[in-house]
Amino acid sequence: MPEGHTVHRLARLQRRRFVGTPVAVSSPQGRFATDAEIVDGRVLEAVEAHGKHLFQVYEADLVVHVHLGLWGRFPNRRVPAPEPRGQVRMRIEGPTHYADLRGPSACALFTDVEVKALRARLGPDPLRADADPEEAWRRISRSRAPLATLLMDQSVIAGLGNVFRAETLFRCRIPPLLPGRELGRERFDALWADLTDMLRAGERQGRIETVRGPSGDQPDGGGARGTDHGNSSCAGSVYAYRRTGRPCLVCGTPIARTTHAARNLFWCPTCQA
DNA sequence: TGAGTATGTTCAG
DNA sequence: TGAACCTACTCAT
Repeated sequence: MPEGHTVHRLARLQRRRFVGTPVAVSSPQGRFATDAEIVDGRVLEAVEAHGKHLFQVYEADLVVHVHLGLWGRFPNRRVPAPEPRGQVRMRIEGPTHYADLRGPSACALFTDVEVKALRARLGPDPLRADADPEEAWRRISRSRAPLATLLMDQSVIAGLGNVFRAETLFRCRIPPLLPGRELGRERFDALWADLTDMLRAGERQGRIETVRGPSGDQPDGGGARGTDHGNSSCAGSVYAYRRTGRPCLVCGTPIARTTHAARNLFWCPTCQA
């Protein structure tokens, strides 16, 4: 689940539900206990997302940094909060809602300097108003690395993961192994626009739907829908992601899969020739 | 009940 | 490049 759109959606929800009031922060599991004590009872001032990173700002030098990694979950629910069950790294509780953080790859208290250092390593995030696509273009247009590698590199574009990589390369008809320097400005602009659209839709809907219907942007519910590939909760209707061997929704060619830099890569050999 | 799998990142070699 | 981190879910037995 957690690509950039998930984290931005989370930030928006937490802004609405926790910002501006004192919150109770604890670590039922214990691994965040010392830091939780420091922010417990303080007023949460802001919640920000950059790529897949979430920042809960209490003061300039009191920022809780969360990265969900592959398995992390941070569901927001209405109070009253029940007794924590299982491994809850952090619980945050406000007047109307609480949220239990489970399985994150990172959850730690950061200073302002640490936040800045981390963000300096991240490329522009299409979901942020301050994103500058020129930064991504500079990196891509000078690189010999394939687009499949560049799009997963958080210092090139922040917030993309494997699903969005597969889908944007398909929708833009780009061969995954095309070197960045051979992409060209026009195709880069189309790619950036497509990514922005998909991420925004994903943030709005809370899931990834990328198949365009015949009359616009509505998913058509075609061959990609269903539970037979077991990932309906993460990608509703998609063109390529985890559709290995199934016919391309556009041309019928079986979707191909390979392992690229230790990650699954999916594409249509005809549409993305 | 146990094996297999996954949308991510970091570090050692 | 591979291992480690660490969680929830699906599927086969």
